[in-house]
Amino acid sequence: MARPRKFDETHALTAAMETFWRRGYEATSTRDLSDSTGLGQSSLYNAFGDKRELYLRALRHYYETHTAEQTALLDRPGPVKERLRDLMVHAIDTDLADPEASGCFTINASVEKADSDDEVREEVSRHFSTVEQALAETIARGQRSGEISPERSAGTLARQILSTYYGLRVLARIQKDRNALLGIVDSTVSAL
Amino acid sequence: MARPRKFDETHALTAAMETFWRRGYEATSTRDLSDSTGLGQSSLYNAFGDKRELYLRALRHYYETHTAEQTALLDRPGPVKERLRDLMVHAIDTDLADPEASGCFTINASVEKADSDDEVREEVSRHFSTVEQALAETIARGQRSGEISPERSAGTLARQILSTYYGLRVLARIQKDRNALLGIVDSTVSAL
DNA sequence: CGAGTTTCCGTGCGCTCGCTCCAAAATACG
DNA sequence: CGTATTTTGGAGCGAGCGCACGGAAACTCG
Repeated sequence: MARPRKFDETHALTAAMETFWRRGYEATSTRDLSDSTGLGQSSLYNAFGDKRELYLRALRHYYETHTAEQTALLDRPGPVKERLRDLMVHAIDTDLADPEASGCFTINASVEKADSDDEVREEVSRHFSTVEQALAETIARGQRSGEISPERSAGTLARQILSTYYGLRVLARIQKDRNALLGIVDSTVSAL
Repeated sequence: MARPRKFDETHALTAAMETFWRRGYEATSTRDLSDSTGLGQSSLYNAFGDKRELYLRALRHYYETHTAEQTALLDRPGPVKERLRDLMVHAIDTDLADPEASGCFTINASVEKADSDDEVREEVSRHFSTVEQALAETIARGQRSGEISPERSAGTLARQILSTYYGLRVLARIQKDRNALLGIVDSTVSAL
C-alpha cells in the first residue's frame, strides 16, 4: 500500500543510542544522528519524532539491551558473591575496554537530563529500580543460602551495592588502573 | 591608567559556576552566562576568555570552595567513622535540599566533558584524588586508633568509600527517600 | 497499469549559537 | 586638562541548530 522502509528500525535506533550515549544529548546534533543512522533527517523525524523523543527511545533501547544484560549476570547459577562480583567486574572491563569511554548511558542521562526532563527522570528511575531489585533478589538468595549474613536487610545491602556500582562507573571514567577498581569490588563484596 | 572594573571577579565566577553546575556545559549559552553574572558578553570574554576557559575556571573555583568544604569535614576531631558518615550525610542533605538538584559539579563534569576535553579530565582527576587522599588519611587515622581494622589497606578502603560516595550522589538525583540513602551510609560505615 | 500511500532526499526556514567589533565611558598619569 | 589605556554595552557576524516542506521514488492493491 505504500513505499517500504529501506532501513531497519532497530539498527537505526542502536546507532542513535550509541551517538547519544557517547556524546550526550546537547552535544549531539540532528545531523550527527542522520550521519550515524544513515537516515535522512526527514526519515528520522518520520520514524521517531523529534530529537527528544528519539533520545527517550534510545534510553529505553539501552534498558532493553544493556541494563537487561547487566542484571542477567546476577541470575546465573553459582555463589551469590561471585555473581555480584561479576556484575561489577564486567562493568569495569567494559568501561576500560571502550576507547571512547562512554560509561553507563543511564548515569549519563541522569546527570545531563533527569533534572530538566520528567520523562527522562522516570526512565532513569526505572533503570535504577530494576538493577536495585535484581540486586535485592540476589542478595536475598545469598541470605537464604547462608552465604550472606541476614543481619542487614537485603534491600539495604542492595542499595549499598548499587551505590558502589554506580560510583565505580563514575570513577572508571578517570581511574584507568584496573587493579585499583578491582580492589574496590573485592573489598565491597568481602564485607558483605 | 585605565577604566576600572565595575564587577567583582569572584562574584562573577561564582555565578558562572552555578550556571554551569546546574545546566551543564552544552546547555549553557554565553547569553545565560551573561545574564547570571550580570556582565556583558564582551566583559566576560575580556575577563575570562572563551566559554571553555570560563568553564575550566568555574570547575577550579568549585574545587576551591565545595570540594575543599567536603574534605574539611573529614579533618574535624572525633571518631573517624563519624567523620566519614558526616561527609556522606552532608552530601545527601545538600543534594536533597537543592530544588534544582544539581548534584556534584565534579561528577557532572566528568560525565559530560572529561572524555572530550583533556584539561577537564585532569581537573576532575585532581578533585577525585584530593577526596581519595583525604579519605585515606582519615581511615589511616582510624586504623591507628584501632577504630578501623587494619586488615585492608587504607588506600583500598578509601577508594571503596569514594566509590560509594559518588554512587550516592548519582542515586540522590533520583532517589529522594532520605532514609534509603542514610541506610546506604550506615551500612557502608558499619562494615568498615 | 493507474490510484493511493508512505518513504526518501535535498533545500532551506527561522532562530540561536559562540564570538567579535566598535564607539562611548571611566579611570590614571604626565 | 589632555592623553593613554582599559572596560563597557550593544549591535551584529557567520555558522550551525532543530525542524519542516515538497516533489520524486517505491511500493501495494484494485
